[in-house]
Amino acid sequence: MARERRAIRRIENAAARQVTFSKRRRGLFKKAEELAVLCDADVALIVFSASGKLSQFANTSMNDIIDKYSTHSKNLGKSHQQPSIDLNVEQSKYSGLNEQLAEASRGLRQMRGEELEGLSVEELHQLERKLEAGLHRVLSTKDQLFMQQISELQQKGAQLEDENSLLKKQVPQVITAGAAVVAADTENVLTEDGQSSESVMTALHSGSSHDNDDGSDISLKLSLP
Amino acid sequence: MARERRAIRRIENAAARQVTFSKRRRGLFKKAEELAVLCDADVALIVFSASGKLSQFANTSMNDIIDKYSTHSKNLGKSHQQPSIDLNVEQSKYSGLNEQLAEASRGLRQMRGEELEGLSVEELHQLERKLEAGLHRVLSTKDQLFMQQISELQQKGAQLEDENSLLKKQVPQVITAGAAVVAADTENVLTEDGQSSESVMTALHSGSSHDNDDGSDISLKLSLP
DNA sequence: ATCTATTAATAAGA
DNA sequence: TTCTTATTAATAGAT
Repeated sequence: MARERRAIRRIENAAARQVTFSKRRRGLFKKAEELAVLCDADVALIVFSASGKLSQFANTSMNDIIDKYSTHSKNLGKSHQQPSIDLNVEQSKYSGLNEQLAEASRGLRQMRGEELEGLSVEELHQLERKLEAGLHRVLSTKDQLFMQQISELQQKGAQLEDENSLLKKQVPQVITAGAAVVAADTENVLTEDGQSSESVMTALHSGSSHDNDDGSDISLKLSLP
Repeated sequence: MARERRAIRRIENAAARQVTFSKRRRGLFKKAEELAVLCDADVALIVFSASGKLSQFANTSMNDIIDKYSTHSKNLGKSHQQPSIDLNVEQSKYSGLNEQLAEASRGLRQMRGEELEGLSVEELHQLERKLEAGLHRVLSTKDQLFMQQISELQQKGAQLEDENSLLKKQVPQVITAGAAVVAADTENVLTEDGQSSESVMTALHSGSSHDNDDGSDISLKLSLP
């Protein structure tokens, strides 16, 4: 949009990059606000410059929007199920993602196979960028799922620990209060580091080996509008 | 920017608003990505349509950027507490990996930026393959760490549950055995399934996972791997 | 969804 | 940084 067209790739010259950053950032924020106003949308925009400076825009409250975002697709009822069951559910999500990944990378390899023949360089670059965008989406979705699951497990663990420590307080109390009979049993129960649930481990591990495929590329694809 | 200038105020006609939303949202996301790529910035964009549909863009990870934002803007932020010490440890592993990832992908992008000038096509392809292999290793490692951590948490959780249920058995047993004194306390402690430790729950909740939804037609793009 | 007349954004240069 | 201006990009309204 100017004297010359500028290819969309990192601007190497630091000064030019800074100038472009200022100009485009202003434009982006303006557009963000316009979208919010015109279409009655909630918009949150966070930008960190290469040098770490923060700019932000939110038509309402940044925190509100972020909260809404975090909650938006969060799992609703995860009150108390067995870990193994939880994981099975999650794992099916992963396998879906992994299929997308595999498919995408297949597409990419094919594309590259024809790189020298068919389309123009610019067209190919564009395509590649799209593929990369898709890959990123898949990877980040996967990460988010992982993190979400970990977080849930941690919640559950903390809760259990809490309950547990309360129980532990109770038991000795009771014992002191008079029932020496159960003392021995109690000690057994309180083993600290368990080897329990070996089977769960194994079950989990098997499903975990996805990868982004043959590794041959970085650019994968998904459907994009 | 069109047949007529449009005043920047809420579009009352719902259909027109929807059309404009789609068009401008696409434009906004495109600009956001361009800024991220051109200027090597971190950009996160969250949009909720009037009807509540979510679109998002983040050139790296939405979680990362939001975290960075919360830390950057307010060290006071109540919103992002650490779920647990465990997670802190693990998270540092991830951030190391994420740095590697970012670096690798930067290298890749730079390499591509010069694709038209410098080296021979064959040399470039070779270099690209190397970088991609490295990237892939990083990604796999990250996955493994995630899975490992999940397994550990599940083990710990299962163990706690075991311990917990045994403790629960113990306590009533003791009570029956004769210590009526503590009966009342005990009941409080033994609330079934998770109503205990409300506070822990709340604290944890915040730090967890933002999700990515994907819920819509959107174009969201990430740049990188 | 596609088309195109127009306006808006912006790359370079000052 | 801000302004100017030639050009490209986005998009409002129509199809």
